Amino acid sequence: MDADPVFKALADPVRRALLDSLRERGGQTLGELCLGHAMSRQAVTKHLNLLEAANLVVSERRGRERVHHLNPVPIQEIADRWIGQFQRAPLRALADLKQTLENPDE
Amino acid sequence: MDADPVFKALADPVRRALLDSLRERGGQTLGELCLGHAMSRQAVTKHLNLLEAANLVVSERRGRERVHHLNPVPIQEIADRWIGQFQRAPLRALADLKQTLENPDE
DNA sequence: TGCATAGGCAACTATATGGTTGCATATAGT
DNA sequence: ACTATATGCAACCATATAGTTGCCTATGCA
Repeated sequence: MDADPVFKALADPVRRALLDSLRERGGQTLGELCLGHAMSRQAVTKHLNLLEAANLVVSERRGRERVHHLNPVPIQEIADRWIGQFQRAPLRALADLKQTLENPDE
Repeated sequence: MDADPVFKALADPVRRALLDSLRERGGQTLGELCLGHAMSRQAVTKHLNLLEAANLVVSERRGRERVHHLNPVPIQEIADRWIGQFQRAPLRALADLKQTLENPDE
């Protein structure tokens, strides 16, 4: 997996809101996802394209509509492989910092 | 906490590499952090400034050097408050998707 | 004092990003 | 067939981002 497109996709609040919306209710069409966002349909399309490129969203054409679903797998992978390392690190890192602040001469 | 600067800071591979480096070894100076990155010291400084703005890195002046430490708290908060929701969602989301694919007429 | 080293600041450039508008295409329904 | 709806595509624009270079400041050390 290339994590970079996932991180990039998560960097925008509009895209995170779209993921939130799809997490709450899967199968929404483009038009439905546009509601509640003060921007053009085409802008939302671009965001969805980035989310699909990151494999965070899958979509399928259903008649004249396009139906979208969340794919939580990349977020899980990021949490497991990348963020997990930092969750295990805090005690070590904070201990380093504490020692540094208490012993400025080392 | 405003999560947006944290997501933005995590969006760049150089900054993630800097966090990795600080996770492995805390207390590195700017010069040390520049090694292994094919870019100018000033570019690295800018990345570190963004990481500090997101509160992912703390630094302190030590003589003529600046010493940097990882602060894992914001990453933990993101993992707990935001990614956790998606980790709990997959079964639901995948079930939605499965139903949709199997019953295209609904 | 003098010099080398570590870092800070500011201006500038190129590209990426997020948004718009206009128009085209495809499907649903009467 | 005809019209309205849902989406796709492409050009365009403004700003943000990531990098550079040049120069200045501060500290360590002989």
